[in-house]
Amino acid sequence: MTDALSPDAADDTVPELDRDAATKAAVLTAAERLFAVHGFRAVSVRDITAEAGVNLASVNYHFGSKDALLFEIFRRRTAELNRERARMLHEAEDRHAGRPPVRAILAALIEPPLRWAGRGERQRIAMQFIIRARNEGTEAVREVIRGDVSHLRRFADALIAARPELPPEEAYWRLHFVLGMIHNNRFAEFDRLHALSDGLTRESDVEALLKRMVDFAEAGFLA
Amino acid sequence: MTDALSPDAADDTVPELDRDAATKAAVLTAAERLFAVHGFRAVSVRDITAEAGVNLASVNYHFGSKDALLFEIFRRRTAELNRERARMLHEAEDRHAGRPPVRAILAALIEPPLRWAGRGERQRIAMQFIIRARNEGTEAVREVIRGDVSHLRRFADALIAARPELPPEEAYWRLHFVLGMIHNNRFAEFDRLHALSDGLTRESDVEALLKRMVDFAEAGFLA
DNA sequence: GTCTATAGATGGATAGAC
DNA sequence: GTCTATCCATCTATAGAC
Repeated sequence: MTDALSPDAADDTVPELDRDAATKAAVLTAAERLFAVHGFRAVSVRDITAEAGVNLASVNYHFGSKDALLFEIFRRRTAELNRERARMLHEAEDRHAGRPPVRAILAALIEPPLRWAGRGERQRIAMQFIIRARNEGTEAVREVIRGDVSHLRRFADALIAARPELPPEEAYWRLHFVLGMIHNNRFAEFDRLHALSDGLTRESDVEALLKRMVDFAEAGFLA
Repeated sequence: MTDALSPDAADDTVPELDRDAATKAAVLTAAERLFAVHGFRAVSVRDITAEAGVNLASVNYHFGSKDALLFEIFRRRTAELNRERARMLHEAEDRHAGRPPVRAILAALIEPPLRWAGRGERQRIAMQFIIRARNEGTEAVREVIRGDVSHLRRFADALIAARPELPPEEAYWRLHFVLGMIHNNRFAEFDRLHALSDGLTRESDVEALLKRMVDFAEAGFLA
């Protein structure tokens, strides 16, 4: 990418670091996009380095392995997404004296991934990457998903507090249903729905979709 | 598997055919189980033939390729599943003079896959296979999913007829949400929910889960 | 740190004897 | 139809020169 830098870069460490970081970033961007579009196993390290315009060996040099690269991207993105969700939940708690209504809790869970899917190219890719990694990822990714229940815990607790008369077991199941709704928002599923509805559904209208999802989930939760 | 058959099988075609069919069946069974548990790309033809106790070449001989084998299993299982769903919908229509209520339509959609997941080992495997193939399958599988909207059409039409005052667009989206709930019923997700709820949720109780899902979906639909 | 060349392993598919 | 042996493509990972 940035081959010609300075006439004499040997004694200059700052461009070295810049270049290092630039290579890493290029690999991350290319890998995320390719994984998101084609899936993890269908993409080779060669595909990634070719698209990034860097050397074949850089993936192993910077990340250790292809698996570790996937893991690193997944870790970053999910952390980012869950931070947004946690912030929204926190804000809702502030607004409602620590006891937000079901609708606000569900919105905190649903809104970030949905906005990502509808925002700029970068975040749409990021969201599709997360969904694909969840479905097709390595055993390490699956292990993280299985184990990382801590960020869901707050949502579960909030939901249970918002519906104290509902058996907790029921709240957990309904949370599971809502997560299913969220994770089903994939390109292929949208295409299918588009075909089924004869073009009536438009997933690009994020605001409308968001309202629909929250309405549906809230009704299910208040049943 | 069945090596020693008859002392002289050369002039006997029936055992030949039996053996042929037995080999095919053994490959189908082994492939379905391995794909369901480990995913399509993680399983090699060698793994399949080893588990089936047949020769390495039989996959290509009987099915043409590994991709074609996956496709064949997927085709059979989805046809089987969708037949059950269509039958339930049909029965509901008979019971309600052609206009079944939302709940009966949703039950026809949800009950077959859920009962499979909770019934015998064979059907549990079959259901996990379908879900995995949907997520990780080949392009051919994805193409089928994308194109095969015919069996969903009846459900969409029935739902629209059951809620004539609801804009069809809305009905399509809600159908999409329900499908998301259904396809999220994977081993890994159950495990996660189990951990989150501290063992409170038990997916083995199919009847209870079925009621919960239909309750949730119905409430969302009637909102 | 980059890059080329290559090791080392695996997998899908097939030819050819039986 | 079965089965062994093997071809050939592909991939990850790394050694070693620069």
